Amino acid sequence: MYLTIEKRIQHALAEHIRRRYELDVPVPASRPPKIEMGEVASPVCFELAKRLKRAPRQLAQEIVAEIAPIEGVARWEVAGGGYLNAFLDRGAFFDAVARSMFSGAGAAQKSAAPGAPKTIVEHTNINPNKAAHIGHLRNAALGDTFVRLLRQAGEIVEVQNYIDNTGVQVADVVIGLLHLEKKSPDDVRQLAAEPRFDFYCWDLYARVTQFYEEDKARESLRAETLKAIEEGRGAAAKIGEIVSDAIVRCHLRTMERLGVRYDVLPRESDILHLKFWDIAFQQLKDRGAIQLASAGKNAGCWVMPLSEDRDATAEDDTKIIVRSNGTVTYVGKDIAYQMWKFGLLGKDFHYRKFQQYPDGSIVWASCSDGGEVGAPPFGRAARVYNVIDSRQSYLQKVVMAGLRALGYNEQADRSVHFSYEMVALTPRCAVEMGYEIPLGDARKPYVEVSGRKGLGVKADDLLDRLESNARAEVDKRHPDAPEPDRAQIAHAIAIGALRYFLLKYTRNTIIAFDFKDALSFEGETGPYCQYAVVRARNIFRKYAEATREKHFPGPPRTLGPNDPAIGVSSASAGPEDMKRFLGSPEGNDLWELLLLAGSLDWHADAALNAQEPAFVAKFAFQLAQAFNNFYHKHHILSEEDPARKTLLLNLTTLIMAQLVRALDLLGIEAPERM
RNA sequence: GCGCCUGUAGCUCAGUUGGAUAGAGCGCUGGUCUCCGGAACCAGAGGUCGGAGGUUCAAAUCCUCUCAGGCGCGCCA
Repeated sequence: MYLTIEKRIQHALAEHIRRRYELDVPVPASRPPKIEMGEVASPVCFELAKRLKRAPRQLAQEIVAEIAPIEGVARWEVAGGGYLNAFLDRGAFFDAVARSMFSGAGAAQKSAAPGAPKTIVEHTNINPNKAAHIGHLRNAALGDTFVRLLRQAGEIVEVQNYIDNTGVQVADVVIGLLHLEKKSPDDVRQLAAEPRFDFYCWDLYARVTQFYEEDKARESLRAETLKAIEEGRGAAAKIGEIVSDAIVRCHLRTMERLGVRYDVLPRESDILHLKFWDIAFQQLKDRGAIQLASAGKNAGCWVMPLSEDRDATAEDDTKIIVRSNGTVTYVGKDIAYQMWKFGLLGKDFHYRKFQQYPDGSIVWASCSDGGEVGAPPFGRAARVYNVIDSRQSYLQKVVMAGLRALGYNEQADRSVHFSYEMVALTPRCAVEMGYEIPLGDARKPYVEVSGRKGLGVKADDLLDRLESNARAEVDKRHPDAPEPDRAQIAHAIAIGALRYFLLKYTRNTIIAFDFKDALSFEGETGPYCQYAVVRARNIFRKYAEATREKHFPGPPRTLGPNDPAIGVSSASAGPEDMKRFLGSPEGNDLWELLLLAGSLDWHADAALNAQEPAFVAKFAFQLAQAFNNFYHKHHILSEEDPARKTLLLNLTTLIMAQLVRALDLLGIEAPERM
């Protein structure tokens, strides 16, 4: 709601200035430092003063005197050297927020018109050769939250999880199974059916790394195996398929634990078999985007020049796309994949149902032939976000440069590398995990996770620990609650703690992981935010018990007869009461709380623009904190003045609803009790 | 060597397009509770925003230089 009003004010000011002074200036808006100074401010007069060569304060006074009334704005003030400060109509704001609660949550308004532009978000992308670790969790949490933000804003979103099932990482585990464990494809099939097959592979993968280190000659095995897998030949290919398929199912299960889902799993093997690359290669050659290097160190390779000036045949500024032995590099495949996402390949995968979620929705996987009917039209996006850690920004740049070289500038402009920093371990945590830290690294602030070495905190292990810790607390507080309820609550708390922890840092902050912080349920954490909601619910539960009414009474007068009576009522808090309780200065505290609750749209918008889910996390915490303070200061149920009591209850309802909505954007559920 | 990122309180981090007195959590010290459940609330101490110049009415934010740390730069992915 705050966003709506802020925009309205900016628009009105811009309009007024254009008409009155015949000037087109951008109108910035901000929050005054104190609530006594109003709710929306604009320093526009400073800019105006420069252009008109007049005193800013004088201009501000002139504007305040002349501007037409704006809906929702009660009055103006001039402050400081020439700030325009708007004071909102507090009662009207309350009603507006309340009304927005019932208007379909402001979501999915843009109906899925045929041909409406679609946004693809690609995230998770874990190599299917081992268990997921905390770094992967950050990727998924960021991607999933961003998807929620987009959908809330009415975008049509397709979630892709790319499966690199023919890469070296899978090959390594295949080598482990074949040469270290001496397993046949049938043995592997049995193994893969075990519940924690991904954990088994985690250890095996680390052993294979050692296996190479003991004798470098063994690395030739890797090249052979990789080739066999790519071409789909022999036991290696068979095992590779069993492994990657089983591990992907493990990953989906892990991600489902934290509420992360996908629409489609494009698999690298299908990109190869369907010869996506051939088409991309042809286009790249036709348009001169890549050249065959005839001499120099890259002789025999197809390379893409990256510098602007073409004459610079500087080898340093080119990227090899096709090796001299004719095989495609990773970037090459990625260009083809990115082209497919935009529907630029003129070719599509076949699709089969890979798995069904409990609610009936389906994850599809690509396949090379046949396929099943009923698959939605995947790909052909208008905009693409790739959630990939920042270490790969160079490669992402190459992919975008590839699109441009092909003449797809528009698509390149609409390709976003949604980058984020890695999750590392604090040295203490690494030691705790049983790893020896090289002397030189002891004083470093963090130690990088390495799947290759088996160094990392596995996602399911962390989730298990979170759940058992939460469970212990729940058992303490609700010894009499039925077992399934307690399990459900503990799960919600665990996920709340984990997702909040992963989302509260901005994207380019390296998270130095430590169990102490990640397992905390106090302070700036998910459970703190959830607890605020539970407190609000308790008030209504108690209230219902006392009044023996199921809900807080009555549909509110201002909301129309059809609104669900979940709480808001202005039945006994009319405009005069609003003024009395929310008015300045006595009502400033309550008003500030209401204002904050009504600012979710503003923060969600900022989060979307900056592609920064952390903004929503910060907002949720702020609101929870403000509510806890309010809860402590006002004892609602024992309030004597019935009108005031109604207002406090209404306020509580609004805050609760907004907080639940904010948490939902973060993928965090607010339990009934905890 | 080149490119990108980071440097804000003891620690971990916020600070959207430059805006009014730089914030939070943790930790520390001291308080609050005959309760709508302490996963809580309040108060206090604690900051030359790495450093130096510059642009501007206005700089933690923009520019230049500089110091420190990280990441990337492969016929790996």
